[in-house]
Amino acid sequence: MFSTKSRYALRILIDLAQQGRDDPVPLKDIAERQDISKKYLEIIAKDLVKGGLIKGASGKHGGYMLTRSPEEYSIGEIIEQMEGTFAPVACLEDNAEECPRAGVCRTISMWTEFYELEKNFFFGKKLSDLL
Amino acid sequence: MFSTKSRYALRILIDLAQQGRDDPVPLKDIAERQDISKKYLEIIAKDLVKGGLIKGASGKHGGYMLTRSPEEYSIGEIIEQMEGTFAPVACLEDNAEECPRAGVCRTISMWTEFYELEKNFFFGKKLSDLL
DNA sequence: CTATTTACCTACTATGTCAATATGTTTTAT
DNA sequence: ATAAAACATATTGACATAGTAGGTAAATAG
Repeated sequence: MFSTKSRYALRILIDLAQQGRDDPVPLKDIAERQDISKKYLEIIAKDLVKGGLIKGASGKHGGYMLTRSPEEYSIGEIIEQMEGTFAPVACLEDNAEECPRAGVCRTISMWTEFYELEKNFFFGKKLSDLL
Repeated sequence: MFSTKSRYALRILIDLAQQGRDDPVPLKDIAERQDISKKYLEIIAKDLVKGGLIKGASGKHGGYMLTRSPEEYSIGEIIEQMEGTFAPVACLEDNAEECPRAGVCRTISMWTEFYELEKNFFFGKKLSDLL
C-alpha cells in the first residue's frame, strides 16, 4: 500500500496545478479544499520542497508553487520522493548491500521484472494526466 | 515493499517443490536449507495451511507438503495469502467502505489501472516459473 | 507403551513506521 | 507594528513487522 504521504502529495500537486501557476497558493487553502490537516501537509510540503518539486514563498501572500508545468512532472518522481523507492524488495534498492543469497535466489528475476514494470507505469504517467 | 512473510512463504513453497512431492518435508530441514528461523517459519506455514496452499502431517516423519503441482500455484495467490491484498490504496480493497471523495478523486483511475497491472503480473506467474 | 519427532497453538516483545499534533521561529507584505 | 504565511523541531499514539518463548497434540519407531 502507498502511504497517505504519497497520496496527499499527489493531491497537493494536483491542487496547485488546478489553481494555476500565477500566484503562490497557501497551504491553508489547500488543507481546506482537500480536507487534510494543514499541519500534516506542512510535513509533506517540506519533502516536496526538498525534492525541488515545489517551492515555497514565506510571508503574507506567500504559499507554494509548482516549479514546472504539470506535463513535466512524472507521477513516479512524486511518489518516489515520498516513499523513497519503488523497489519491491530491499536487495533491489539503489544502495543495497550485496545479498548473500544472490547466487541461489530463485525470485530476484521476478522482482526485477516487476520493479521495471512498476517504474515504467509510474514514470510514464504525468501530473497533467490527472487533471 | 513486500514483507519478509511473503518472501519466506515463496521460499518455503520453492523448497517444497524442489524436494519433490513424495514425502512430507519437515520445517526444520527447510529452516536449515533456507537459513531462516524455524519458529518464524512456523507462523508462515500456519498461514499457508490456512489458505490451503500446503498441508501439514504431524508426528515422526511428518512435515509439510504441497497440495498441488507447482504449475497450479500462482505467485499472486501466495503473496495475497500473506499480504492480504494487492490493492495499492485502501479504497480499492474488496471490503472497502465507499470513499466520500469518490466523486472528485483524480487519482482513482490510475490506482485501478496499476492494481490490474499488478494482479495480472503476479497471478500470471506460476510457482513452476521460479524453479 | 514409551520415547521421539514432528506439527500445532497461544502468548509475548522489541523495534520501527505511520499519521499525525504541538509549539514554536523566521520571513515577508501591508 | 501586525498579520499571514512558510519553515523548524519535537513528541505522541496506534499499529505492523519480525521475530521469540514455551508449551500441547499427534503420529511413528522401537
